[in-house]
Amino acid sequence: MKNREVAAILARIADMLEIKGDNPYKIRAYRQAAESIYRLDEDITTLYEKGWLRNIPGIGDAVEAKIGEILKTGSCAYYDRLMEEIPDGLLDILAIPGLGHKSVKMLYDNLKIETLDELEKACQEGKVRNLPGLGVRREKKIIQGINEIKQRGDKINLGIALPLAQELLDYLQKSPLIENASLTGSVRRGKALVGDIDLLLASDVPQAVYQHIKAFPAVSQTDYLEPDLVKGRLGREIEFEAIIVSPPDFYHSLLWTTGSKEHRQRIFTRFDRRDFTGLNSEAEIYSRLGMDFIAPELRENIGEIEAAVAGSLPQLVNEADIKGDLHVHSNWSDGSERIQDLAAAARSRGYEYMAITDHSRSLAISGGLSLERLQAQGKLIDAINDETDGFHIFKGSEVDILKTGELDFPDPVLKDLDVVIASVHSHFKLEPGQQTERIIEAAKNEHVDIIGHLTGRLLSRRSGYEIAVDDIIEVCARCDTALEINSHPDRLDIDGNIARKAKARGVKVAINSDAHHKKDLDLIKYGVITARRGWLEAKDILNTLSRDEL
DNA sequence: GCCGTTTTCGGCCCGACTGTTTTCAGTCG
Repeated sequence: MKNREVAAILARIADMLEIKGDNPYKIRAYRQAAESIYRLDEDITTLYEKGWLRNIPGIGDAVEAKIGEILKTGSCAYYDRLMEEIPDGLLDILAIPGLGHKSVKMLYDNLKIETLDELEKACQEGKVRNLPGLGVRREKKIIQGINEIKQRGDKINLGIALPLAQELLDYLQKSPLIENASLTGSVRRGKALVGDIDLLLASDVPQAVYQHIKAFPAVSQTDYLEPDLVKGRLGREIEFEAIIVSPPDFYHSLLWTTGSKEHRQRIFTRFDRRDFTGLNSEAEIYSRLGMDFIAPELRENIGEIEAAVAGSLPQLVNEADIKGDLHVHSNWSDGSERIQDLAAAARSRGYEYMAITDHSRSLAISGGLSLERLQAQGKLIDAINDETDGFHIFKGSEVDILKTGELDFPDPVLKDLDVVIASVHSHFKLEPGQQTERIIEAAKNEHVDIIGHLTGRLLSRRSGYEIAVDDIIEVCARCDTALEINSHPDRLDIDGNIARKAKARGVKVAINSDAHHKKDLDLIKYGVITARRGWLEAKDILNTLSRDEL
């Protein structure tokens, strides 16, 4: 928890410096420090006390001192001073697509705009269009951006919510006051975006449980609302609800609170949930209802109840089924670690293989590989493989799909690679037909194995590009091209719905971490959750195959 | 603000698109 808080403060410092127009390299230094700390495996307090922070790349004298201050006081003077200088709301405005720090500052300087609402009003009144460099079209785009932000509401990424929820759950499970505890609600169902964190606790002493929840360090605020409900906040902005029930009511309450609402309504039509008091698992309840146990990820009333009655539910894929990672970036492009170190980390996860798939030459900002460097990387991988038993590194590329649908490397080069992922990283706003055709062209290439992050969505930030998904799936089915579930919690792309369509057409799915750091290999769990939400089984997944089969 | 098998000062991933311009600044990936 501390690590995330420190990283968040440093990242906000970077944002505020950016609005101030400070030295861009200094800003980047803060961003990098924040990033390093966010990814840290070890507890930052311990590292600080041992004086080891300086060994972390991107942390020098200044940041180390500020971290010390944050750890002792919860904040630091530099940050507080910036907070006084820069209104909070400007950071929200910075989130509008197409508005960068320069525009945010100009709006603030000229029109005193400090919040999204003020900006919306100014746009509607036509005040923004007259500022230098802005115009009617950008004014429209800003309104559109604000609408999108408002529509999304305050949903949180599963990648943020789940670790926080798990920390609180682990803490509560250790308490003798609590007989049973589980995550519940949309976090338990594995939705990519969730409104809040829900926990279900079984206890006969709810008052004492309330006090115990309050004592958890990351809990910032709590209300004891009803005899069985505690509401509060984790960290600065994430709300949670803890529902406390008596132990015999635990499992029917778990089924009830897990939802979804539509699933629950159908399950309990002919029964009262109290009819199931005293049962010892959800499986027993489902069994009494005459159906198989339904995994939480499937509980969306999209056919799972019928399948459970018929005994035809899928045997959902598990993280343990994954035998390797097919999308990993090294420090040859925009990853931060050596191939050897990534391989060691993958191996220690129990994988049999991984593919190094650095960016191709067009993606200059991400250090895309030239043909020469790709060859050199191949030689290095051969050398590492020669020295290694029981683990294999595949040579690969995440090759850019260019505007025309052509690929960024010529066929003879792709032919020599083991794993080719083709992805879109540019021209997001093409007309739908052209965008679809572009991806279809790539999927048809005989050397392309996988289409990466198909829709290009960035959760809470950017909608996917407009494409005819069904048409692309058809081509993938015909050309034996797989689709990726990109496990990064910001992407989870393709989602469960598309994954299910892919499965129906016999298109294989690769669950990839898209790791840029060895710790990112752990993100695969979000991809597995997404695959489960798409009803996928181990046999539907490319990287559940052994190295030889693959 | 960080970093150093060219370095303790002077560098620090680049290129394209957009909307505004009439030659470019800002933004993005």
